[in-house]
Amino acid sequence: MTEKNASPERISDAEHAVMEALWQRAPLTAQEVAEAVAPNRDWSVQTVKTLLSRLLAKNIIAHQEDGRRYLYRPLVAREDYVTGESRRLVDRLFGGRVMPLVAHLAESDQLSPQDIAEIEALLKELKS
Amino acid sequence: MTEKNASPERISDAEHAVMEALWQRAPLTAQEVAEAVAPNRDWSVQTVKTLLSRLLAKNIIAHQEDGRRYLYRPLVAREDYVTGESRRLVDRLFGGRVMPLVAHLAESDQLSPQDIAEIEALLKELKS
DNA sequence: GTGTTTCGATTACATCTGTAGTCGAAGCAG
DNA sequence: CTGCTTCGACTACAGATGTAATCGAAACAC
Repeated sequence: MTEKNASPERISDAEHAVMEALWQRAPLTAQEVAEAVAPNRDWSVQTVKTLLSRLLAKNIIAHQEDGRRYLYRPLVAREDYVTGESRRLVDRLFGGRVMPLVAHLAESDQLSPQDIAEIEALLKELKS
Repeated sequence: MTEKNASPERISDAEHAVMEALWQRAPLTAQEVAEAVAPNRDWSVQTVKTLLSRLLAKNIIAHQEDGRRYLYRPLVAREDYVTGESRRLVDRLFGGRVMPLVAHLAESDQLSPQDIAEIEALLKELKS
């Protein structure tokens, strides 16, 4: 039974920043990841390497040798991560129902008229 | 300048369970909170007390004496907490735009036809 | 070929989090 | 009064997280 790998391991906030870099473009060396996240987080290369190690240990990324260094790439699709996190939020705060989330966004003034128009268009399309 | 208190302190997962109890009904004693969360979390009363202390320290709840014990109550409205968490998610995963969130929910099959109908109705109302 | 740079691996260390246990004071049972 | 219970305060302790520093091996500079 080949490694059950649902990888339910959580991705921490710092690790997430690294993942975004890899989702954007992969494979990357540690150095390249560091450069990619630099605009957002002021991390030393060491820090980025630590985060990469932890992601490796959690089986969320993989690496392959490239001469003396490694090239890292995601094992988890951003899509799946986003779905999981969204569901977590909806479950924790809205009893698992999406409707209250949207209602909340609307009421808390986080929906511009443009958002509203776009969402309506989207929903219309979904029904077809 | 009286205590700037935006309380940007994060609420951890375990602490959140306690908050839900207090948002549901307050003020409560530690004992009562423990009973309220019991169905969801199998915690000793001590654990609940620790969480209450931490929330107090973070200025997220307050307590008032009631004889020999304390009565605890939220200082942060659930509404505000929910808004903050929602915004965090939208910022982290959808570039701050709500539209992609909704699109994602739709595509990842988390929207039932009923949800869609309800959301449309809601949006319609928002425009009026 | 020797010093310097660079890599990954290992170690470090403070804080936060989850989950209690212990302790001294106060109150209750009798 | 005297022991049992209950409270809040303080302490504990392992694992996760943020943020690196150090170390030995390999590669590069000359």
